[in-house]
Amino acid sequence: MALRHAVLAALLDGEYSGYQLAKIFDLSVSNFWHAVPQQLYSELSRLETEGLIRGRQIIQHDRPNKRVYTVTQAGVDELERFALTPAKPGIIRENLLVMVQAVDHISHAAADSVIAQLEDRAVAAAAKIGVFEHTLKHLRGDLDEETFLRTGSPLGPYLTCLRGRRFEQENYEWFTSTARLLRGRTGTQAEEDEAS
Amino acid sequence: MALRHAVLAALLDGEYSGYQLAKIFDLSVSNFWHAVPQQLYSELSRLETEGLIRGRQIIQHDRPNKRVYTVTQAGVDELERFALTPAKPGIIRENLLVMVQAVDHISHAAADSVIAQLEDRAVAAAAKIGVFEHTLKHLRGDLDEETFLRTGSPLGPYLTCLRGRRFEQENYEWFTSTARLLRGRTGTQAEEDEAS
DNA sequence: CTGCACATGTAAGTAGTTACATGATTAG
DNA sequence: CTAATCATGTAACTACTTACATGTGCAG
Repeated sequence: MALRHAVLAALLDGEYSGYQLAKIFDLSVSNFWHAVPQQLYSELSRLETEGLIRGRQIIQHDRPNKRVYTVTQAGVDELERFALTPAKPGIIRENLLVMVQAVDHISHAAADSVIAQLEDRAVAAAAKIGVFEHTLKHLRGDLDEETFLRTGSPLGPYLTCLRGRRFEQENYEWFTSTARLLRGRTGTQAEEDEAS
Repeated sequence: MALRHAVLAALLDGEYSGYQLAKIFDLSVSNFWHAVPQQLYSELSRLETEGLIRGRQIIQHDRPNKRVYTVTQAGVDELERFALTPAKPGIIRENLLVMVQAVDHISHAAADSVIAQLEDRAVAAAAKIGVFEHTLKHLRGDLDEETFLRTGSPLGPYLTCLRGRRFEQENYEWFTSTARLLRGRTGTQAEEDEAS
């Protein structure tokens, strides 16, 4: 049981439906917690039957109705207990890095595929950096960062967002420089076609 | 089936036993793939019955015997295929970040616990940076980095190690600055004891 | 003679992923 | 009238984690 606390933490700053949470977990929260939509729907049911969150129906006329959730006192207590226990070490699983690890042993064509993926990821990382920049600005309102960090609130989301931005910045740098380097060393198929 | 490729990639640079792999996965490889020892033992069995790796018994007199594995041609082919398919997006799960996300809603005592954990992690990150620095030096031999990246080999492990080091450097910065900031804002129990 | 590092596994339980299914409303 | 976004779920499967079990040889 680990996803539950990520969901509770995400619900602290407002009411969200499963669908909305799914999008949040695909963006900001994904920097420290990964989950697919299905997990969220089933976790929300479980959390509600356990009384850690409470849902209420929102009737919408312009689109399908939805059910939004808020954290109950019992839910806050659960987060409190969670924060008092030692956190398990973080886990990362990144297939693209596995591919780079093996890059000396694969064919030219396979290396090209890895390079192309690195370039795609660099673009995605750049987009995500933009989103984080925007979120940070929104969170701190009209305060400058230094002032916000000293006096603003809520602080938690701002701090995790800072971490997410730096992570994506590092991703961007590494994806870009690694793709360029591998291109230079293995040569691209296009270059070889040109050369012939 | 995802762990298999991480194991194959890790075995590319030499013969290792399950126990040795477990330590590798606890250090360098852990920066892009997480696995506990038990997973490695069972995955190694499966990979061997599928013919992707081959094991051989090493008789040791000073310590218990062990079984070390090498990647077969079929294993390399599998990695080749893997590199040609689109990589699934990377996943991260970091409980400590979940705690920070919730930091505005928890008690003073719980926040103190989170701060202490951040400080512990900063120490661990610093240690890991040292290990990476050492590994990088070892991998490039007597070449300087620029030359190694242009001409050296194996390149894959060096590149992933660079990524690991930067990740830990960012971790260190963030853990340290976040702990300091939260200490400043919530005050420590010790400070309050002093003040009273 | 105790604890630690080495070395490998089985079994049970929990968590996460994938495939499938459904249906409303709006924009083009 | 078709695709996209919104909205939620069930069921089957796969992967991962945790607890337990066992044994060697060395160092203090």
